[in-house]
Amino acid sequence: MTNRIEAQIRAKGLRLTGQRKLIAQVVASAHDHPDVPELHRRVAEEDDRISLATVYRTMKRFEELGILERHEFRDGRARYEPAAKRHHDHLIDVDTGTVIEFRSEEIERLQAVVARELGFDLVGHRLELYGRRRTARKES
Amino acid sequence: MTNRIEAQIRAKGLRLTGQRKLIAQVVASAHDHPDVPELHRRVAEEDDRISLATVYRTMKRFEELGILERHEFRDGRARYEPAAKRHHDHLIDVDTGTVIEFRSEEIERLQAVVARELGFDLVGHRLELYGRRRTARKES
DNA sequence: ATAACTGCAAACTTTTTGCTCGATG
DNA sequence: CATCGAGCAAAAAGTTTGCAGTTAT
Repeated sequence: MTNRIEAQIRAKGLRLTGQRKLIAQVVASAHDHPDVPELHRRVAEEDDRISLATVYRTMKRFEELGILERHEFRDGRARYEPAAKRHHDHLIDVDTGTVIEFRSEEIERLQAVVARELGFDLVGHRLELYGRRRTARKES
Repeated sequence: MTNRIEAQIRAKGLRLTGQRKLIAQVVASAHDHPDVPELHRRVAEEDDRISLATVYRTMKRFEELGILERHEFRDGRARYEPAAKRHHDHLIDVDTGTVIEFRSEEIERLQAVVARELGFDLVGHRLELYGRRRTARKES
């Protein structure tokens, strides 16, 4: 079953190797935001001859070609997600590390305004919210 | 001459060593946002017996006690600035690396709203804008 | 066939840490 | 003088790279 990433690999003129197919599958089906060593673990479950270096090289290559987007939250590790969906930012649950995607047109717009006021054209941004799940009652 | 950071070192019950005095001075007078190896270089100009490990340990200690704030832009290195001033975010000039501080009440407010809508209490955030200086005419 | 790709191990960068000695309060 | 801090070198953790062999096109 050829997923969207495989199609893009071909389209960008990359060779569709077994490793890349497998890595693409793992990335496409990852609904959390795993770092590279974790992706390697998942890939290795299927084929343990795939090296960590290959996963790193593949992620970098995929990002260069716009197939994946790279993020780096507070822990400093690189995380990737398919670039297909539309732009969004992230809210990280500080207790669990769970990453929630969100989108705020209002904030997007204001960012451009702020940049412009400072004499810049906005070419990118990084917005991460860190939050704690709201519960009815207070606990420890 | 005792700067604000030295006062805080005492106030927090840390020992005011020669190394810390010097590091505090360098940090206080740095108006860019240097990373740790760079701070070490500046400190070493004054006293080259101060080790890199000490600068790292001091930065971490200072951050834990709220004397400094740590940032990490796209390059992945830790950067520090005195925590004294009021909260602000950063715009990074992608061509020069220059860091500009700004503040947007509007964005601050919206972040809390977004978090709340997702069922979270906002406990922190990271907002960085990446921009290119606007010039009158277009170049290369 | 040949350029692209992979695996392996070694190298790199930034940051942390164990240990011993020295300095501060 | 008891403890906290500093220096040094080694270790971590994540990531990159040189090289030689393999594979997709």
